[in-house]
Amino acid sequence: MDNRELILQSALDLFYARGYDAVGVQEIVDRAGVTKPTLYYYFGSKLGLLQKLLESQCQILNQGVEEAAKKEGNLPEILYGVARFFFDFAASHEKFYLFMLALFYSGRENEAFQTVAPFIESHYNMILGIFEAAAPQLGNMRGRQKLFAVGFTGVLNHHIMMVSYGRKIDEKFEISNETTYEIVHQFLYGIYT
Amino acid sequence: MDNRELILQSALDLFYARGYDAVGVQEIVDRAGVTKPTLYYYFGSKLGLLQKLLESQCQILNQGVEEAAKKEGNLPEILYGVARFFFDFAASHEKFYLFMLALFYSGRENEAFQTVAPFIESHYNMILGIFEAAAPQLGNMRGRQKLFAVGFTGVLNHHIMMVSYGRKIDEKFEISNETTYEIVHQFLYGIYT
DNA sequence: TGTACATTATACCAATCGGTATATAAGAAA
DNA sequence: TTTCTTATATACCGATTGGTATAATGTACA
Repeated sequence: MDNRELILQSALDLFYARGYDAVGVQEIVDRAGVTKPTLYYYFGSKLGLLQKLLESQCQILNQGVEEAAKKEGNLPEILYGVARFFFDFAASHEKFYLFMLALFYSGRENEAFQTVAPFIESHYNMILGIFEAAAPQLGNMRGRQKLFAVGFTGVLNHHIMMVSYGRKIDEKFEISNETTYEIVHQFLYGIYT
Repeated sequence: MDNRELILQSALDLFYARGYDAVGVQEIVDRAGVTKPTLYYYFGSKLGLLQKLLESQCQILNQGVEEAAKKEGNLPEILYGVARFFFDFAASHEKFYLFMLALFYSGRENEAFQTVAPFIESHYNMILGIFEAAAPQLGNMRGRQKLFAVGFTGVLNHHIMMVSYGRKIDEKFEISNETTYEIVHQFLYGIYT
């Protein structure tokens, strides 16, 4: 790993653990084994570092969601594929995904939120697109697409977060393939089955 | 409002807008029209201020959820009541609820997260209790109580957050009584109805 | 009146914040 | 060899961080 990547990695580690605002640049460069001018050479500012961090990872995420959303199949199949990809991505990029979630929920006037907002928006639009494309299968949606999109991402994100939270409080919240199936099934058909 | 309350209010305003770590005590006391020793007289530290803020509001929240959860009725009725209370509380205490959500999603090693964690935990246990109490109505739960509790709170929280987010991007995400009904209905019976 | 307590301000602390001016080292191109 | 570019470190900047020592209020009670 070159210094640029070392900085990105140590920034992610620290941002994930304590959040963007609670971590200083000095700590980031110390952990990466470099000095501040190196960080400012590559990223220009602390916010620039965050931007590059988001760009590199979000590209993978959004591309994967788009692929899963464009697959052939009916709504249940697509939602299952999207959920599966989500949980896989969250597992293999756990620090990044949870950090991004934290940013999404952070104060609207926070600089870091404003940096992540465009990525989240395109993300949300892709999920919304799934339900709009499925309108023929769902009958009269009466504008419930948004409700579904919000509900679906809300369930997925909360489950992802609870996996990490569960480890902390020593409860088990693993998301196996069967669990993924149950989550999507519950979303589609409710809890009475 | 006395100085103590002025400090709590301006702290909430600022924490909500930019997050706990991004806001300094100087800014809080400036906004409240007092000076730092006054803040330290009442709260001892910045973290102590956060603690008092959480205590005062969480008590109202958790008490309301408990009442809604203990009401007579079948599961759908109880869940609707809980959701209704949640959305009402989030509307009337919007800044606080969204700030608490932000804390919940923030880094696990962040001091502020550790302060909010116990409140969230008792909160989660109350929701979990609803599903465990409803086990007779739901047949064999096969340990899905946790899944339901996480899913239900995930949906509610994400909707609450999207109301505020929607205002920002100029989309409408209002949660009327009918919307609340639809959200709970979708949770119970899925999207095909 | 005197005294004790609760409350608040002035003025300060060391440490850290994000960021940079300057110098230097290494490698490629001339 | 000289020069240019890339990449890095030393040492610093003013501003802000959370927090406090000290003193001055106001008020209540003796």
